[in-house]
Amino acid sequence: MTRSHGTITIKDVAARAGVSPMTVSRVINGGQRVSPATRRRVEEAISELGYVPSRLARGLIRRRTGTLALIVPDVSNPFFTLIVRGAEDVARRAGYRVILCDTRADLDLEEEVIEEMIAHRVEGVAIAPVSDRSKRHLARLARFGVQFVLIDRTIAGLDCDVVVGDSSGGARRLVEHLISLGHRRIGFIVESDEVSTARDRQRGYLDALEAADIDPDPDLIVRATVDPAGGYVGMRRLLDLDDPPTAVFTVNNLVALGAIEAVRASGLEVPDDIALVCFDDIEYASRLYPFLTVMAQPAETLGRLGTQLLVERIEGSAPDRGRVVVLPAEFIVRRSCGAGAVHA
Amino acid sequence: MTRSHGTITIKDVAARAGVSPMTVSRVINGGQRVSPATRRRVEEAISELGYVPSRLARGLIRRRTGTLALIVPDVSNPFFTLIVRGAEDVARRAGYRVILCDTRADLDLEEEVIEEMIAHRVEGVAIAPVSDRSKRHLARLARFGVQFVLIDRTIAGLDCDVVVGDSSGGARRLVEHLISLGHRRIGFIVESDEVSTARDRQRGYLDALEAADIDPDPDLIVRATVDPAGGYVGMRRLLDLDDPPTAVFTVNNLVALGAIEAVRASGLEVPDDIALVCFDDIEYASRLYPFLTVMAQPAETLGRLGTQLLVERIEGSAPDRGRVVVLPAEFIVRRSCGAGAVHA
DNA sequence: TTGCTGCGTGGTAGCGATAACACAGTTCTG
DNA sequence: CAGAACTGTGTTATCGCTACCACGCAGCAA
Repeated sequence: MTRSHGTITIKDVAARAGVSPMTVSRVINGGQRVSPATRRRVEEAISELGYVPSRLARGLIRRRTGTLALIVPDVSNPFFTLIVRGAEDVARRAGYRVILCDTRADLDLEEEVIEEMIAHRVEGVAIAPVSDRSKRHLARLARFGVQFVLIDRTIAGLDCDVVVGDSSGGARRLVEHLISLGHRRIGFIVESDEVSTARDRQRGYLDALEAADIDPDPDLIVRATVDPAGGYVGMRRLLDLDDPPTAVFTVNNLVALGAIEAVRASGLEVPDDIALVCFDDIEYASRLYPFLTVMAQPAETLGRLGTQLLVERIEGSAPDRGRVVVLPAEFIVRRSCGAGAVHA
Repeated sequence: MTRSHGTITIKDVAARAGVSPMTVSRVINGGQRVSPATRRRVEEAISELGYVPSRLARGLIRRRTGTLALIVPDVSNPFFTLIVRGAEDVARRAGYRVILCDTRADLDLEEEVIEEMIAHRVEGVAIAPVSDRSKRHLARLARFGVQFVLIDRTIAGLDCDVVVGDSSGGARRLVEHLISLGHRRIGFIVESDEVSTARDRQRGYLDALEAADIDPDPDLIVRATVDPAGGYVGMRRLLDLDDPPTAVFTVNNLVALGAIEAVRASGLEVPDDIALVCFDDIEYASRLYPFLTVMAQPAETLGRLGTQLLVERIEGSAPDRGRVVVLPAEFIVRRSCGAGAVHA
């Protein structure tokens, strides 16, 4: 009697159990006030027919989809992968499903994705925005009454929850460490300053130099794309300077990878010929090459906490004003900076 | 006049443009038969109100959501990350959105996720199943008339499209290579044989041994979880044998990472003391440690092709019987096997 | 003029679920 | 033992959108 192809609906179940759709609905929803006998009959009908309630219909009438969006610029970056982990777990426990979106650090794609999520009527969005210019997209969310939380990157002038790592403090410590090892010419490979983390890390870099009475040299600050290719090009540029740096700080892990390749391609080695430190650890790479000195951010915690705040906001248990959480990073000294840490 | 909080609906737009909702609908859907003047008025109303049509309502009436699910056992594994890349891109171009799900190689979670996707009324599912036991979940999909395609791992007895790498052939070549370098005691760290890739790679391993007249030694085949921890334990076990192997083949990249760590922890080194080869490259790690000899699968192509087949099936342009595509892997000889390849 | 075709538009119904209320029967209260 | 309170169930009306059909009016053939 199963209908050959069309989806099985609540009516089919109701007919089979000899009750009204309403009663089936009550059973599905952990119902109140359904007699045990009826309930059993309905449950049997459900399992016999293999009925699965439509989230579309449910979402439409309830005006709640129970879905969150998690939007990151690069799912293949181990840093964001960890954020995804944390966010999904918290969301699941809180009874929400997560739609994961990768913007590939492309502002247009990000806009498109956000429109999609509005169309999907997600209840909240946790996002690591592409850059400050994402502000416009986020305003769309606000206009639609969709709650959102910024993760990893903040944007000025938005009153919302924010969970980020301590970029300026972390950067400062990394650079101070290099200075303490005797370096005075320290390069910095960084991305567009339209990204808060890049700005903050640059500030940390400059602060450290200033504190050590080192005049910053504009030539030592190189802008590049935040991927290995960018790191390669950036390091290449630094190495080609008349007076190249003896140490380099890269804005993140992927950039560091490319930078190391560039060093090797020049017949040099890290840290013998040039010291290197960066933000963010690389889960898998650091196992094979446990030498990179990094400022490891608690990525999974960023994801967990961000989602937590988002859920609270959706459920109305958050204060009006946005909360800003800054998590400290963990300084992991390994060999790449020239400080001889024993490995393994 | 915008309603203060409630979502803006097609009616609001209609009222503002002075037309019926039906006409607005026609405009949204690249409408046929709408006068240019009316169309412009409607489009203005839409942009003034910032209207975004609800996918819920649309999906409900059209019985088509334009959404696919991509289900993988581990988004943080670079191999699957590449599959995701390829799949998303193809889906987007074909006009579908993708919901990405991570099952963490957990059969129960996979079941849950599949139920979710049925509830979401996705039109198709591309899945790298946890194991042969995923068959039951996939039967649910079939029953609900949801098309699906298997990626990376096949399951016997399912008539559906399948896109996989050449696991047995690839494994055989890797092991033959080790043999050609003089190794006769070759270990194999592998996962449960309920996963097709594990079975196929084991077959390739055994085939290569047999072809070289080497008696397989059961002690040299170790079962472990497919992550670095498993690789560590597995390698440990092999090293502790009375007659340990001189070379080891691991079922995938993450296992290799742990295996290398175990070797180092024993005060040995790859490849000087033990040769190592594995399936799948590691995008980022191989940049820092470009020494691992691997059988690299065309992961992104797996994702692309799988999604392509899925879309064809959804749109009815596929043959009745499932198609099976086996893509060759690329043998990348680097130093970890002891064959001295020049790097970079 | 009479029809016929086609265009632009609106009306009505219904996708699959639930909110809100209604209602008969039962149990409790005093 | 009447009326209140509760229990289990059904009815109706949407949620936001689109299929489907109807309708008025223009243009055109006969």
